[in-house]
Amino acid sequence: MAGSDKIAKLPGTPPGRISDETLRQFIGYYMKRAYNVIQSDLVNALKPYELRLVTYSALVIIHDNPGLRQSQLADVLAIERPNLVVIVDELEQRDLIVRDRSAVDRRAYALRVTKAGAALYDAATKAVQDHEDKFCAGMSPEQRATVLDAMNSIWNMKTEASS
Amino acid sequence: MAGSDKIAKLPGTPPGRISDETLRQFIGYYMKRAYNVIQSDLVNALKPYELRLVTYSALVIIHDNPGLRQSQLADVLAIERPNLVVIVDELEQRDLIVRDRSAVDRRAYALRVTKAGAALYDAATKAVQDHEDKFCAGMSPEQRATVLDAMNSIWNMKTEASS
DNA sequence: TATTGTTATACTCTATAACTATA
DNA sequence: TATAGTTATAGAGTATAACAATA
Repeated sequence: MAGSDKIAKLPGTPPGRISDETLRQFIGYYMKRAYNVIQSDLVNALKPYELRLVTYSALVIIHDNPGLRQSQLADVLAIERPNLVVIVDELEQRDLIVRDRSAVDRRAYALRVTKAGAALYDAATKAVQDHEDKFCAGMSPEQRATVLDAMNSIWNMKTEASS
Repeated sequence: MAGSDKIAKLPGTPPGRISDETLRQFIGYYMKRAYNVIQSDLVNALKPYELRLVTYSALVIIHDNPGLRQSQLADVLAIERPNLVVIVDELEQRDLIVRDRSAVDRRAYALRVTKAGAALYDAATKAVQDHEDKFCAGMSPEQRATVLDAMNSIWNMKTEASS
């Protein structure tokens, strides 16, 4: 399963094929490679809509949580508040979202998608669904569930792992 | 399984909990979250050895492939040649590797680990193994194999996915 | 005094062009 | 002419400090 690469280690000369047998012991290595493939395909899937991963994620979260604040959006996206400003700027300038002043706290904005934003959300999410289906096509429902469980259990270790 | 978060959508006020139900449709979302957890824990595991992910990976590849060229190392690590230079510089300055001139091509270097590099490879790889065991502890061998298969099949779609 | 959004800034990572020395 | 390693540099992505308005 791992370390099956044939390499010719002629002393003093570079091998023809580079072995990664040590790294292949680690599931994290396989996850990184797989995630890179998914991510670059996702970037391509979103390109027609002129959305990056962050801008799509932001649009989705605003769509699903109308009226949320920028600080809440930054928390969910796990990015710093200063860096979110330009992302929200971009979506606002494209008239995909609006920054309403919050009725209850005049410091904060209440973020909402516009009609155009909702339409782009629908179209882009369909494209992302197609992208997903492509990668899940070879997986049985049981396999998919097992992978999902594993990913979730790893995610749930996040607090204790930082000890 | 997904979208089970309770949120209170009071019109005009921010919800208490932010929903990510749309994103939870996608296995890529779970993979990203899980990989982030693994990566940040791995960074911590390597910190005592003053190794970053790239410097550790470089050390490992050089260890497993003595005599390889920098361009080969850059290919395996999937980083550009100019960016590899500083990484190799760092390992060389710490006397973990040496840059021998290739006997067959005097333009190229033949990279090898020193004794100190081999020792650090052993120690760091043990730490990475412990880090891995922590995340795989909850998985049965069957689950682990399923996850590995899934990651590999996704990885194998990398060429066709870029069409 | 604390928080929301903002600006400015710095630091890392990554990507490209151009140079040198070899081939 | 092409390639290996290098330099310089530019562009993303990410992180912190400090400010004005508001709580």
